[in-house]
Amino acid sequence: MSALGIGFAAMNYWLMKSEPTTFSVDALAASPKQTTAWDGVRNFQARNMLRDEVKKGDLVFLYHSSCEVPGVVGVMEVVREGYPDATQFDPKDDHYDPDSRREDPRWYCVDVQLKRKFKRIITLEELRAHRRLANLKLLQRGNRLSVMPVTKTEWDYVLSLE
DNA sequence: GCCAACGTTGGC
DNA sequence: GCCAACGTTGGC
Repeated sequence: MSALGIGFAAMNYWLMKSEPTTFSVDALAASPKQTTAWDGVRNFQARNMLRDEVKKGDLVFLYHSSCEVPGVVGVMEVVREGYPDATQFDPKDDHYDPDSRREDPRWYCVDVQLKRKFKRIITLEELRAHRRLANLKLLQRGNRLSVMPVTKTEWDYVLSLE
């Protein structure tokens, strides 16, 4: 709370993974308002973050996974907080979940908008080479979450690599 | 395509 | 509640 009594919530930072063959930074750049629903997440831990912790105004690294050069490719901003992921109710969608009820949705998504595409990919290989990033969740052994928190220190350091 | 790591499922 | 089997992720 500031001296003027204006509420102030600390911004949080995140990293979200996408396979570029499914959805890439260029696809996001070409989307209306450069905005998309970050849907299709089907992991409970990641779901909890999307539903409860990811807030409007938070900044997000977009990470390309399962591709020739995995790495961070740009920055997105959360423009809408957690709401039920519509794909869970669509039988034709790959992410359809017949066990989810509309009155008690199992899966959530947020909306993100592209802020900036990096001039170059900050590669996974490069991230691994920096000791200052040793605690980055992305680099932890066995971590497969598609949504994960990034500390402000890590955020600033990764940005400085561009 | 391989495989390590981890999450989920389901029989008991 | 245990735990084996199975499925998925994702780097290599």
